[in-house]
Amino acid sequence: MKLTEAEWQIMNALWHKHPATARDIMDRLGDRVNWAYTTIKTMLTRLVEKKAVGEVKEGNTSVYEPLVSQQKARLSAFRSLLDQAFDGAVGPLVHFLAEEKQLTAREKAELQKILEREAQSKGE
Amino acid sequence: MKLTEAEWQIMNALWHKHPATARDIMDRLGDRVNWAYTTIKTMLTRLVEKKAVGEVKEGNTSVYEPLVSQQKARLSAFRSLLDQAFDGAVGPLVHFLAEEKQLTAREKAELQKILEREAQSKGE
DNA sequence: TGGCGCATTCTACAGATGTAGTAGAATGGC
DNA sequence: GCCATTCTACTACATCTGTAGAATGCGCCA
Repeated sequence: MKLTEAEWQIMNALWHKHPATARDIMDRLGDRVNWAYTTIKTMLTRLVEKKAVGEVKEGNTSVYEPLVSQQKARLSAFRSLLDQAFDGAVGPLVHFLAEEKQLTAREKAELQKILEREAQSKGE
Repeated sequence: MKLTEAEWQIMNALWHKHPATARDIMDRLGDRVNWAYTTIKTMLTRLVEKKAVGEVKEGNTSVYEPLVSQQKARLSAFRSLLDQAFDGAVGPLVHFLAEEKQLTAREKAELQKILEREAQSKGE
């Protein structure tokens, strides 16, 4: 499930609160972007075609609902980045993060702790 | 410096070894993609326009060289991903990584190892 | 010196993406 | 019942991307 930039905006709004109407989304995105109402509708239509979003009519108004989870979309985006820019491996990414100082010591510790817990509970 | 998918392919090849001719790149990418020579040339031309790549003629053949570092391109891609899919913060990404069951045990182990090494060598 | 082979530049073109206008249908207030 | 508002469906269109063919140029060998 590959999303475009604009589609991410819509999906983020939808994940944040749903179901939602086009108008809801427009309000939610108000500070971020300044799209015409019809632009948002177009995006939603495309997302429905892609089966990323479900649409149900209530009266004459459509109500939308995400069909793909944020987790799933994130995974897909993450994998793409990895494949494209980091030789498809986590290693180079982590190295990069370390060098870029994007991770604070605290974040590193946190990640480590969670990974340990994971490894233990799964015994892998 | 935003690169498209195809452009990443070219850039990866260029970073791997440079300077390089279009033919070199084509050979290097041979197993990955199956582009016509002119496709690669088109990509290179666009990258030169974008100032991501430098071009120097040797005889009647162009030799190319990256003008943006891999590190820089990676940073830009990483930031885009973060902004787009992870609320612009490292925190959610870290959580995602930790929770994501799709990461192989191997990737997790690798991640952990690197973090440990990092933590040690930096003493933070 | 006429090709052969490889390089270059130009042009093309379909599909994806961002962005939105327009027209017609439905709804709510008076 | 009629008008203003608001929604939907359809259409438009410039740009960007992926992909490549055609035409043309140049060096080298027989």
